[in-house]
Amino acid sequence: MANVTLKKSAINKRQKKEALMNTAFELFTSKGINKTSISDIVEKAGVAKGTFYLYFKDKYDIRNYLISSKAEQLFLTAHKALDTTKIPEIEDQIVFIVDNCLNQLTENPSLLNFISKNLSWGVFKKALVDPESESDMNTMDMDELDSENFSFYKIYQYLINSSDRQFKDPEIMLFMIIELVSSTCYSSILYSEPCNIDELKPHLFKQVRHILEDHEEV
Amino acid sequence: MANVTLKKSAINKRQKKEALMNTAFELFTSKGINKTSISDIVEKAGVAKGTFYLYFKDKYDIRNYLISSKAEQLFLTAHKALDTTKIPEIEDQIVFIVDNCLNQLTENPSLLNFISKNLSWGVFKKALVDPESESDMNTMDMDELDSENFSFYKIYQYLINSSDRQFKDPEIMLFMIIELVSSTCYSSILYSEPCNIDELKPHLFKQVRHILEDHEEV
Amino acid sequence: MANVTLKKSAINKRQKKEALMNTAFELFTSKGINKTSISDIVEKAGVAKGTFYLYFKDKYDIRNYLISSKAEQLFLTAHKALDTTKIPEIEDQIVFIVDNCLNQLTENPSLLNFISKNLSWGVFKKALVDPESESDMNTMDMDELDSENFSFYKIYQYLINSSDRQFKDPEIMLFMIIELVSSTCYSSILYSEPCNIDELKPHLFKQVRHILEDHEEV
Amino acid sequence: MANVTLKKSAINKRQKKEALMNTAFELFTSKGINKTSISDIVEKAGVAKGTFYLYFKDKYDIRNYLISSKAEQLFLTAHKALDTTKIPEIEDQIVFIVDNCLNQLTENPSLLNFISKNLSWGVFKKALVDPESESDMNTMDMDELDSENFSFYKIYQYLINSSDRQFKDPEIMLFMIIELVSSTCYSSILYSEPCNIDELKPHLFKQVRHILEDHEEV
DNA sequence: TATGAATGAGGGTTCATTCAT
DNA sequence: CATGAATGAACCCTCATTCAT
Repeated sequence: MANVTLKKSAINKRQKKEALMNTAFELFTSKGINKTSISDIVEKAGVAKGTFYLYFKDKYDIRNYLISSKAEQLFLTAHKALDTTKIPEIEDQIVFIVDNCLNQLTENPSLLNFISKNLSWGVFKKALVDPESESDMNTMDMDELDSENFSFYKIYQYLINSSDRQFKDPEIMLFMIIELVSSTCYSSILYSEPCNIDELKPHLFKQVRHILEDHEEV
Repeated sequence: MANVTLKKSAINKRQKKEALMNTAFELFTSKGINKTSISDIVEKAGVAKGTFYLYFKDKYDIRNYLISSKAEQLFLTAHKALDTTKIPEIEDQIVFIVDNCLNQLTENPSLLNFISKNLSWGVFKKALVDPESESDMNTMDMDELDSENFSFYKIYQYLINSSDRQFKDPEIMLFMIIELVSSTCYSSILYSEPCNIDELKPHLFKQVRHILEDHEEV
Repeated sequence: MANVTLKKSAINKRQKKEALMNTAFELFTSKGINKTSISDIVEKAGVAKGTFYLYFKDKYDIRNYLISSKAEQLFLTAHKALDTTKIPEIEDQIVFIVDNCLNQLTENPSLLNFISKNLSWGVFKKALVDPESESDMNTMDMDELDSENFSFYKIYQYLINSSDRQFKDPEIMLFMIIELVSSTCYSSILYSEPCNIDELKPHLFKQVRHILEDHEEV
Repeated sequence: MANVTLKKSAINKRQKKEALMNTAFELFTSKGINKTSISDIVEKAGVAKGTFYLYFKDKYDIRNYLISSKAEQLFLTAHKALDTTKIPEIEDQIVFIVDNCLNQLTENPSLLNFISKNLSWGVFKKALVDPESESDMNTMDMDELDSENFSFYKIYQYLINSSDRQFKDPEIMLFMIIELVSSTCYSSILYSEPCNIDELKPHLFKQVRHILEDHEEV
């Protein structure tokens, strides 16, 4: 009894929030968001039901925190890997990042499944123009996401600027790359349809290079 | 006489089913699937609750019927329009179809919103390999869809074969086109992000041609 | 089509009623009465829903027909077997009938399961005093049953009268035998609890003889 | 302090659960289990529907709790009454308990009606071998019942062991007594069929003594 | 007689949210 | 901050029964 009390009080605020997010991620990826209830989350996380509402507005609120944080992590990991290389050309850098992200997602299909329908232009755009806004996300169809510190677009801008080449409509360029890659990798990685990811990669990389090429200012 | 009676009740049944589908489509596009209950559908359609279950297994069953039928309609309309032209080259034919579909979706954003997250490779593949299978769709995360008579893939094959040119991996080729177009058009048409659809089209068409080009057997 | 019509019209009234009863028995014994719906019965019997109501008032009506008919059959079979023997003494006759019934039920556990909770004094009494009455049976707790031609009590009376011995309170005597045997055989035959039926029989037969003994007028 | 709070809410919980059980018992005995809905129970008990599910899995769960608790109470009352007497012989003790139970049931016909079809060997056996097991009772045909603290079998063993006489197969012996008494008393007490309980008792007691006699090891 | 599409009341169950402790 | 018992609206789905054909 005293033991339980001690244990609980030892878990501080931050820890509780993280416990909830970790548990929610586990459940969202294993059962799907729709079939995961707040009761499921709090029970598995070992906190009381009321506690959930101290940190999150509802189920979609916690989902948004998760997507931002997972997507950010994905890109930052890829960018860190890029930093350890000395790849000079922008095309090769982008392809490297794409490849790295695909590898991460191949290793972690539940993450892919989770972010696949959300990691789209909405994420980037939102992070770019309005990183602090809060919206009512109480639906499944929303694709606008909060992202506390999402900084990938800055990384992208930095890459473009660091290059000694010029691109027009860099935003559209990024948009097309993101959409092409994220939508094709889903069925390829998860279901090997219409082919597995290793077969798909050459096609994908070729198209990525085409996109860059078509946007280059000569 | 008996024949007439049979016909009459069969027509009635068809009408009920269509009334339900029309109502469901309206509600799905206006409120979203998750926020639409079966009660909502039957109430608006003016039939009893039990009647719904005479025609559909559940909410996701009616959704699947809708997606199949709407997507089929979309492509058939585009193909019919193509037939009225005399476009000889396969690249131009494909671009024409893409353009026509984009125009239809621009005219009908609620349709776009409805099928955008479902009109993906799952639809085609399903129709292609297993048009009769029945799957348990009782979740939101499913992306495999029944499609009774879905025949777009056949049209596509016909176009490829009619051409005097050779393409390798035509399935992957189609896959990339479909995914690129469908994922980019969503935010472009609905939110003009990162640019409106008219701005996007040149980029899109150029990429579509690149994809064909890269698959051509010379 | 004409074929179907022919087939259906060829099944006459009696046949439909029997098809319904046979199907209902199958379903009642396999799924239980509560979990069997009228839809289940008519579907499996191959008749239309409305047809059910031409022959039976509701689910409990058909159940009662079944119990009467099955129980009657059980006892008549036992009595027929007795007739082929030349057992002279009433105790041995009764024990023979009990044994024969137990054997039938052991061979046919689903029948046992079906009648076990209904084959009690209610059945006999009802048949004895009021074989034609019709009661609202729309509950599970009812144990009063219609029995069109149920004649076991007459057989019993005949056996008692044919004997050259005298018994007082023959009705109570029969009552105790029936209740003892039917209630013990249920768990013994179906679950071998607290022992299997072969182990139980000696105990049972001894008690049956005791009951007769205690009622004999000396 | 915390202790007091805990106790208070625990008491509250116990009260809610008991309110539900009392209400359910009233409704089960007056309308029958099949015709009693959970809505009926919660409405009459004055709690919200969801509250029911905090304490019970479904209707059959609460039924099982009730049968266990009512049957336990019945036997414990009978045994307590026995303790106040100085009856030395085991036959007389058993007959006393049977008589006492019959008297309680005569006083309380709704209790009889409720437990009559369930107070069978299943109850005792279950309590005997596996008092903690949990089974899916979601059917009407179940006759295996949970019984948290059901201790009658222990009382019975104690009585047998305290006696200076020896009995073989005591389990079968008890089984036959229980089944004979419980199945006959139902129609006798509730419907005076084929005779009232006072007329039946001498017959019953005589048979009970016969059963003991036949199992005695001399 | 026989049909079977249509009904709609009513059942069981879930679960986000609140609030007294 | 944290709890978790209680809520009750809202959901899905079943199914006995009817009735126009």
